[in-house]
Amino acid sequence: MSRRSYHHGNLREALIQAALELIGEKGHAGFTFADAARLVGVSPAAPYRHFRDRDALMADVARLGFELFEATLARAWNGGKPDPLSALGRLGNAYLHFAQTEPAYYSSMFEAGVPPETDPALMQASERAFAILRQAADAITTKLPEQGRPPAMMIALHIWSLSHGIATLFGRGDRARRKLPMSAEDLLEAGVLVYLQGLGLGRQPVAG
Amino acid sequence: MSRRSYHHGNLREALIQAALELIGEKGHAGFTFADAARLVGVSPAAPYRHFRDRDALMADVARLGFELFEATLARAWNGGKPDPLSALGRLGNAYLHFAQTEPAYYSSMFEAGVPPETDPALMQASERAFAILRQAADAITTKLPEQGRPPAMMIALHIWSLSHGIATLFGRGDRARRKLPMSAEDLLEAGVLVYLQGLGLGRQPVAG
DNA sequence: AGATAGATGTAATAGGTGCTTACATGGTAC
DNA sequence: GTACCATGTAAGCACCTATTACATCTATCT
Repeated sequence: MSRRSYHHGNLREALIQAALELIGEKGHAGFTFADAARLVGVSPAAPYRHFRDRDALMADVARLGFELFEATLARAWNGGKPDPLSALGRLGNAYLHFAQTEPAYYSSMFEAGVPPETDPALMQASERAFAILRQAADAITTKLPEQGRPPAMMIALHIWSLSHGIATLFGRGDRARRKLPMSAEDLLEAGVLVYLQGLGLGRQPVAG
Repeated sequence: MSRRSYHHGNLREALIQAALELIGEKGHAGFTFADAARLVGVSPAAPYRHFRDRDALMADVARLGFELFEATLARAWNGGKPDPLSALGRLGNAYLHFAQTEPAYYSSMFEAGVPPETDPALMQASERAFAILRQAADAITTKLPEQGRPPAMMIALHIWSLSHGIATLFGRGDRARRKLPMSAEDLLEAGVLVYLQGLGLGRQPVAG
């Protein structure tokens, strides 16, 4: 059905794909509504049948990004098997790998300035992705000595922040801010290991 | 001399200030060259006498941001006095405080997609700001048990990444992605403390 | 099968923006 | 005092956003 007929057939999806291509090439700022329309081969007004405006398209791209992100992280975590520590390592790698291989998604999710609270579906997708991290933090928590054990939420926030910081600062190839003496993955893994060490992981619980 | 004469007198500075105002209001994407000119009260073409294009203005804003950032961080660190740990606490607070009180600068520095390598002055300013963090990591390193002590550069990268992650995800008032159960400052301080604990800070060096 | 309503795409258009070129103005160095 | 050069303006082109009126297709109902 590909553009032989008057109607495109699947313009909405095609526009999202075009947006991803363009964002990937020129960044979220360089992408324009008209460009996407041209790439797909429709008139500049056609996209407005499917998206209220450019921001609405961006929000949808971000929502899809979070959904893909959640699926990716969930697969990496895999229920924390065989053990939370190695699963957490996979999770970190998956986080950075996503940022690296899907820069268009990642950028639309975290850098394009899409306000999450305006779109409930977007908000929900974002929550679901974070829930994976939260879940991992829960599993890690049970391995910690009870004394002075911090809330799992805080652990999740720390790991998320460190991952996001590394991803945005160093994790995206040529767009990275600085050359690293190591890979972003190794940097994250080392950081998380030190952090878990600080939480007492592996240490024997001290008898009160 | 404020716009009584044909020549503005200080258009370059005025445009930068206008850019900061506009970025602060509408984000780095919503700021336009013409808007800045209008705000200052000159014709839309006037800015081109002082900046090659819109990106050049953004790059200059980012450069100034890094210079202010460096000065702020250096003042907070204050040579690591009275002791590296408390100085590091001040440094973290200063980092987040900067992101919060100067969102326009922070956004132009880290989120506007200004390529640092194209402008040597920008690159240098960015390096100088990071050097403060690196310096702090050096001071912390000397307090660590020698065994298994990681390179100071890595410590600096971890702390930077965590700070940046927290700042971008949670550290900017209404533009934050999520409500926190604590302040961003507390979150960062707790994270750094756990991390330093993991590095063995405060623990006695174990005899081989 | 044929009519028709709704969905989807186009054409035309208005207003804003980025940037360039030719021109106007005025501060300053000689 | 004048000539030069930095600085600002006017005008214009190309592009983008968004709207409105119109064209075309598709699905549904009888």
